[in-house]
Amino acid sequence: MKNNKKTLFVRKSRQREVMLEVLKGTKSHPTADWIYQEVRKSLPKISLGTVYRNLKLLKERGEILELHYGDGQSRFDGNTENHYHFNCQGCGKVYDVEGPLKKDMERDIAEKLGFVITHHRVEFYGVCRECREEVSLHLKEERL
Amino acid sequence: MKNNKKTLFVRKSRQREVMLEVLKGTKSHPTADWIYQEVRKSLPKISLGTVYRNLKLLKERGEILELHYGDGQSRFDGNTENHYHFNCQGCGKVYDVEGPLKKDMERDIAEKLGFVITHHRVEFYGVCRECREEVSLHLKEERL
DNA sequence: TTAGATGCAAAGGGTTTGCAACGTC
DNA sequence: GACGTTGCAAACCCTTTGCATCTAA
Repeated sequence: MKNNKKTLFVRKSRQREVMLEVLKGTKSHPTADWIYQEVRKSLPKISLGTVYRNLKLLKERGEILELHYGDGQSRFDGNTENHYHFNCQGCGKVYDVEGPLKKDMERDIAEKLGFVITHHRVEFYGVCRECREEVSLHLKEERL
Repeated sequence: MKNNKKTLFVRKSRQREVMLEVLKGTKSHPTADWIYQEVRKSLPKISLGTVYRNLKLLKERGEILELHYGDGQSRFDGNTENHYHFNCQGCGKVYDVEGPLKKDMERDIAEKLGFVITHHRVEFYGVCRECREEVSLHLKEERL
């Protein structure tokens, strides 16, 4: 439980507003820098620092999600509806996976271990349809 | 598919050997630095760079897993048996969750989206038993 | 007027990498 | 002897932060 917040309330700002628009308007699970570049189209003077600060704030308020795939940078998701993800190991794209959450898994485990479970995430890994051809292509090349 | 490997084979090294022992011998999902400190007890001259290089190698060979929790550093798991994780938001500990994998989820989604799914991961979030008392304590303090 | 938000740039901090020396096969 | 591995330290790069200034309320 680490959180030494200092502000007592939140003011609205054009920067944060545009960032949310951008995030809600894409399904691409973008990085901070992608968001930065995108917002810059309407607010050319915004700084990366501001982007990061607002991403943190929006995340803390539950308006967006942060995803970690170990590629060095975080990805953000404007879709906070319950859903899972599919991570293509070919192109790196992250797809949303609709479908009912398995809340029963939470209950089972909470019961068995005596933990309180607030939520869970599921990540699928594999190769998306678009990448399948390309993969066989690459495999051929590697054989040379 | 990005991977410009250059070595044609792998030699064994005492460093990598000890690292694997350490990883297989703990259930704590340690960070690179923790592993470094641990290995240093028997190999005082090992360097962090070597630790990272071997972690990468072991991961690529499927002997360990890398986990990302957005706390700035990766965690590693010597247990490659299929299992899920529970992440305590109180103390930050990561617990293994035994139990049968939901392979049927993979099938459903592979079918629906036409993707090839190799595996999936599930992360549960909440508060572990040990932390529950402490949490109520903190909440009390915050009320002051 | 008050205190939160921003821009800018510097600082942080985990991870990667170049290179000469070393070790394994 | 060939080539993978290591130690060391510098380089990287994403993210955070200090501070003067701006701005919402």
